[in-house]
Amino acid sequence: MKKPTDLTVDTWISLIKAQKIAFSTVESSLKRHDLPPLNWYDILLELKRVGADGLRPFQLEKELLLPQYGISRILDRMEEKGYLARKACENDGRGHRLIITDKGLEILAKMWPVYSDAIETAVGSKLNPKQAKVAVEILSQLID
Amino acid sequence: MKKPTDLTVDTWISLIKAQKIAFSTVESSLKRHDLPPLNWYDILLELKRVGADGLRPFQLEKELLLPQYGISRILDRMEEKGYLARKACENDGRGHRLIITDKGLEILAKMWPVYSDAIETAVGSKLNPKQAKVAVEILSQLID
DNA sequence: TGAATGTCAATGCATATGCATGTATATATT
DNA sequence: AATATATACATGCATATGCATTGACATTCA
Repeated sequence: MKKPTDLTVDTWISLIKAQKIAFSTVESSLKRHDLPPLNWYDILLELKRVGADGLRPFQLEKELLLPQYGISRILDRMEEKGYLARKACENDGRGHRLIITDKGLEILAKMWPVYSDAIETAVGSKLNPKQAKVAVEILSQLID
Repeated sequence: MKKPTDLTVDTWISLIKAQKIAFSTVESSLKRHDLPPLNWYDILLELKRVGADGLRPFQLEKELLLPQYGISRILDRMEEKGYLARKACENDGRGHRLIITDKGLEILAKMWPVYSDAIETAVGSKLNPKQAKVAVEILSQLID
């Protein structure tokens, strides 16, 4: 197998490090404000987007790149907090539809200002628009 | 506080996603080969670099961006596996020096081929050198 | 010197995660 | 239809992590 160049290794290292720093900036800001973690935000946002129809857990799994059992347990906690409801699925007895509640919409709205400030701090303030554009292009290439 | 632009948010999202995918590619490859996780590699590599003098846990903490208690417990496991030794520190009774063992050097050597292949798969094969260079530049800016 | 404060590292307890498996339902095969 | 296989989701158990605190030593400063 082809060995990575030093440049490739440097890219890998800076990717990991940059993400770690940015992520912990954002996550810890949420925590400081007594708000739920990022995953919860992502889930709630997806659920808000699709509205009353809701989504099935396995759809979230694909969207959010989380393991099945991870989703299952996050949903437990979110349901317990009243941020979403699991309703039986009519056409598939195995599944549920996940519906965001009013309380879920509320917390989503509360999270965004904190979340967005942190994104600006961790990313926006450190790159000019041209760099950001290039970053999106390059990082997207790592995604597919 | 300044709100992030859509471009900034896109950058944030692709950063998180790209890292998640690359990281899990690498980490799961190590796991498949019954090798220790990435953190262990980083620690062992640092220890190898400094040689017989060893390093103190708090130095690793800064280097690797891990919490103090995280380090402490990783070191427990690594010591248990015989990959490193904690020796009392002569000039500071609170601390230890961490010394890599032969077994540690061995596992490090075993890990690299798997690790490097995975880096090549996750990063090297997806970017041309010019892009990699730009990526390092931009990501580095997120680090300081 | 010795009392107060700071630093290094470990740990008890609560919570989260990974892995393997279980339960229920759906789909495919004969 | 009966059986085998696949999919959706949950969960028991072991392990890992986060947080707060402790214990041991170092440093500062009155």
